[in-house]
This record gives sequence, C-alpha cells and structure tokens, in this order.
Amino acid sequence: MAFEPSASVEPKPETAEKPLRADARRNRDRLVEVAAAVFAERGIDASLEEIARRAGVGIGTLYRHFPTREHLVEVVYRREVEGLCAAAGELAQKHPSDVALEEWMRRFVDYIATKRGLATSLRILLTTNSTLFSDTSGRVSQAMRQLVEAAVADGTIRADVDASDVLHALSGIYSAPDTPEWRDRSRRLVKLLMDGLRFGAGKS
Amino acid sequence: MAFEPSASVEPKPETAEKPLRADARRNRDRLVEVAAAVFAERGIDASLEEIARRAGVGIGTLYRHFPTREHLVEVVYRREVEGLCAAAGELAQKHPSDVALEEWMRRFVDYIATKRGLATSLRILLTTNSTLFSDTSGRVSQAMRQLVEAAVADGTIRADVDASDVLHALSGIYSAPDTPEWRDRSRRLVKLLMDGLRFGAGKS
DNA sequence: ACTAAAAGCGGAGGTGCCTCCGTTTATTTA
DNA sequence: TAAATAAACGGAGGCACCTCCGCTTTTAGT
Repeated sequence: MAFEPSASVEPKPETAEKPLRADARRNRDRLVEVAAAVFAERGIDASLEEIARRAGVGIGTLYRHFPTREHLVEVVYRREVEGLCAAAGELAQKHPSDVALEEWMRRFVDYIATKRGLATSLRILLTTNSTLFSDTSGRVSQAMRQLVEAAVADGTIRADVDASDVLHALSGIYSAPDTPEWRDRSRRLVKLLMDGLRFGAGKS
Repeated sequence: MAFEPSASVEPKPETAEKPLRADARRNRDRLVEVAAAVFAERGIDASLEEIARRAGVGIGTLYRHFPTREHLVEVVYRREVEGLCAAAGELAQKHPSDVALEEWMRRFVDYIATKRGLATSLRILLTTNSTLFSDTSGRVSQAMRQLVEAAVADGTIRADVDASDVLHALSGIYSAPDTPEWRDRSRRLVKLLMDGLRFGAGKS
C-alpha cells in the first residue's frame, strides 16, 4: 500500500494525456475545429450528428472522444478562450503597449458578442463546472495583467491602475448583452476606458 | 387607440382561463395526474410519450396542452405544492393546533424528500421561472403562518415566534438532501423544533 | 333532433440522441 | 516485410422529441 514500484517506470507523471493513435488525434482535432464552427453558426444546441457529418467521421467517433455534449462544448470553449488569451502575447509584440491593450479589449468584446444567445446553456455549464469557470477566468485575467503591466511599465497608460481595475471597469460588458446597441456601446466603453487610462500617463 | 368598445363585451376580464371543451378538460386533468405519477417514479426526465401513452391520449394531445416539458413540470409542481398547503387547513380542523403544525412539517419533509434527485433540473426551472418560485414559496409560508398563528393563539406553542422563524429553523432541510440519513435527521429536526416550540407555551 | 363550424384528437414521420459491436487501421513485434 | 494485437472507426438500430394535418367529437344555432 505504501510504495508502488511500477510507478517509477513512468518517467513523466505530469499532466500526462496518453498519446492517441495518429488517426484518433486527427479526428479529434478535426471534430473540435468543426464543432467550433457549427456552434458559432447554429448555436450551442446544434446537432452533434451534423458536426460528425461535417467532420467526416461517424457519430460513434464523436461520442468516443466526447461522451457528452458538455464535454465537447467545454473543449471548444477552452480552446477559444485560449486563443483569445494567446493573442495578447502576439499583440504585445506587434504594437505599442497601449494599442495592444486596446485592441485586445476590442477582441474581448467581440468574443463576448459571439456568446450572445448561448447565454442560458453556457451559464448552466459554467455554474455546473466551476473548474472551467475558474480556469478560464484565471486565464483571461492573466492576459489582462500582462498587457496592463506592460503598458504601465513603459508609461503609455497611467500607473495607478492594475489589471483587476480594468477588468472591473469592463464588467458592464456582461450585462444585457442581448440588445442591438450592445456591441457599439461596449466598444465606446472600451474607448472611454482607454482615454481614461492614457490620461495622465507618464506623470510619475 | 384610446377606447376599445368591444372590450366591454367581455364581462369578466379577470384571470380568465377560457373554458375548455369537456373532452379537453378531461384529457388535461388526466395528463397532469399521470404526469405526477410518472415523474415521481421515473424522475423528471421521464419520457413524455410514456406519459401520453399511460394517460391514454396521443402525443399530440400532450403537446397541445403543454407545449414544452417545462410547462408540464410547472403545472405538476404547482399542483403538488397546492395540495401540500391545502392539507394545512384540513389538519388544523382535525387536530389540536400544535399537532397539526407538527404533522404538517412532517409532510413537508416528506415532500422535499420526493424531490431528491430532481434537484438539478428543478433548480434550473425555479431559477429560470422566478414567478413560479415566488408563487410557491409564498403559498408555503402562508400555510405555515396559518398553522403557527393558530397554535400561538390557543397557547399550545410559545408566543414569541412567528411563521418565518419556524420556516427559517427548517431551512437546514434544504441542505444536502441527498444523503441516506437525511430523512431521519430532518424528522429529528422537526421534533426538536416542536419541543422547543412547546416549551414555555402558555406562559404569558 | 339536426347540422355546420369550431375545437380537439392522435399518430405518422422526420430528426436527433446515444449505444453497441463487427470491421478497419495503426502500431508493435518478430 | 509480415503477422499479431490493440486501438479506433462508423453506422445501424432503438428510443425520444416535436410538428403537422386529416379525422373525430363537441358545441351552438335552428
């Protein structure tokens, strides 16, 4: 009960997704990609059979990889958040830090916009699966921090704010994302916020 | 736009469920009754086709009366809560008021017990449909008030409590209703509470 | 009592969900 | 390279959802 000698055989006991067979890997990736597209165009209740069909695999294959709809949605969701956050790094390299921040926030707004209508089901998923919630929101605020700190550091935005302030300022985004003017209003909010952030920049 | 002359034709603009045809009424009632039974025995995800089958009507009839599963569940739920609360009046007539209160609380516990497992779906329904929530909880506390006030009035329980105190004291019932000892523990809670309520009764 | 119109009935049919398992394909071993 | 084994595939089949509409029953008017 104490020692498991065979345990030391495995050299990497890290987050060890065991390697899939080549075809399996291919199919899985394909499914996630197609699912993202189909969910985007038909909503979160889209037919799983359509997803399988469009991905060119049998329905059985879909279910083997993702035993429930929620599993699939979760993977897609994580991937999207990941993509959004990864963009933070790229933007930071290609633009002045304040512009990078602004652009990223704009994308953030667009991303939330995508999730309109999915609200109910997605909220249920996020309530049920609290790991998912904390993981993704952690990831988002990390991206935010990276951008804000860079901009503060080189003096393009004021120094008396941090990432959580900005995130908090953006929180209005979440409310009532179903009205027609929502998107524009949110973009205006971002601009306004950036003006506020730039004002007084450089003063020590 | 101002006056609608035809409006005065209708003599009763109250909560006017327009009268159903005799057969329709019959079928509707039958469906609700059967649905209550089937939900109780198979859980809230029971097949609607089974309900229709057992009620001896076509699936189309079920859907005409209850366009979605939630509609049906809601009606069944309301009916059950109504039944529970109506029992308060009957108990009050047949028993001394403290006994009536105790017995009613016991039934209340049993009723909650029935809802074990339905937890998730039902909670979603109650979150979504907040009218349902306020209606039913209002009804429950009204029943409680009736019983408590009667018992206080004739001195069988102490006078320094009111219905909301008792309801609050029962709130432990809602937590973790899925363990095996839950029911017994809840019954003990009721007893304990009653002892506390009886103690000091009659002292002015 | 008779009849037209309104109201209601019910189930066939098209679609989606999900499981199960015989067949195919990748990988390992020799 | 070839055979053996393990892994993965995919779709048929069974069940449930829900809509649509031709048929039946009730109701109201005479």
